[in-house]
Amino acid sequence: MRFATWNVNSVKARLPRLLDWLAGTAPDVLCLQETKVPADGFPAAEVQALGYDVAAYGQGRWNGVAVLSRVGLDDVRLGFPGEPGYPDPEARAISATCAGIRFTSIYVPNGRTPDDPHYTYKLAWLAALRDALAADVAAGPTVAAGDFNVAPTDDDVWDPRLFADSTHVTPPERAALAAVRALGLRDIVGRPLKGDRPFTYWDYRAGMFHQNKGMRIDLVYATEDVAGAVRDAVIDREARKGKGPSDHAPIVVDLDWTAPGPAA
DNA sequence: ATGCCCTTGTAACAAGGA
Repeated sequence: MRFATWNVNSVKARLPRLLDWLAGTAPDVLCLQETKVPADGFPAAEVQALGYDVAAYGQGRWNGVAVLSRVGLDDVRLGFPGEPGYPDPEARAISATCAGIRFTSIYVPNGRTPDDPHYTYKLAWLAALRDALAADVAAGPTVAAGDFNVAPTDDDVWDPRLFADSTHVTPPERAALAAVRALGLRDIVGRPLKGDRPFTYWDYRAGMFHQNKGMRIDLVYATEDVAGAVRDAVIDREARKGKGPSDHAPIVVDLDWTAPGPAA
């Protein structure tokens, strides 16, 4: 089975590229972030025409997450228990069970600057996410995938000196991420198809992509049963090329996985 | 060449992204 995660930076602006990519890559499950549409604005018919069921959670111009699946889409949950708002709830997490794996598509708050209230919100959100994922991890095969807006190490930033005193690299953010992993989740790092660093995001400005000045902030965290079934994981930089791309590339994971059958 | 901000909402910018 093949699953993927992709911050598309507007599913409406990206729709032609998303449909081409779905047809070519054919993931069984896709976690989307930054769809930037309310649920009733999600282009469900176009995606269903390619064989996918859709669960979308959105709120308008910002945020928005979704899970697409062609191997079942059960027990959909919007957000998670104890999720903080800013101050109101935001569409940053959606969960569904597909082929016996509990997937959560995640869009962590940006944080803006370390002295901004949004940064405090980011840390609280990550702490609450950890608590919510603990139940999933205890229950069975789990994947938490998406845009975590944290670079786990200095090697995950093209020039860590330029990020001193910025969000995405601060020790509290990295500690919050480590606490999520400490639930028993493994970091499934995609292979870079060019260069030696597994970046998943490149700023639109100043030719950052063609200079490979990027960051690894999109992550796939998986329980041991799933991680042990990984045959390959790739960062699809082809999707970052050309006209009208997202500023993030998808991570595509191939598993040797047989979904549990119906109960006898 | 992969090629030098983008998206949405609302009215020429404002806000957010990372």
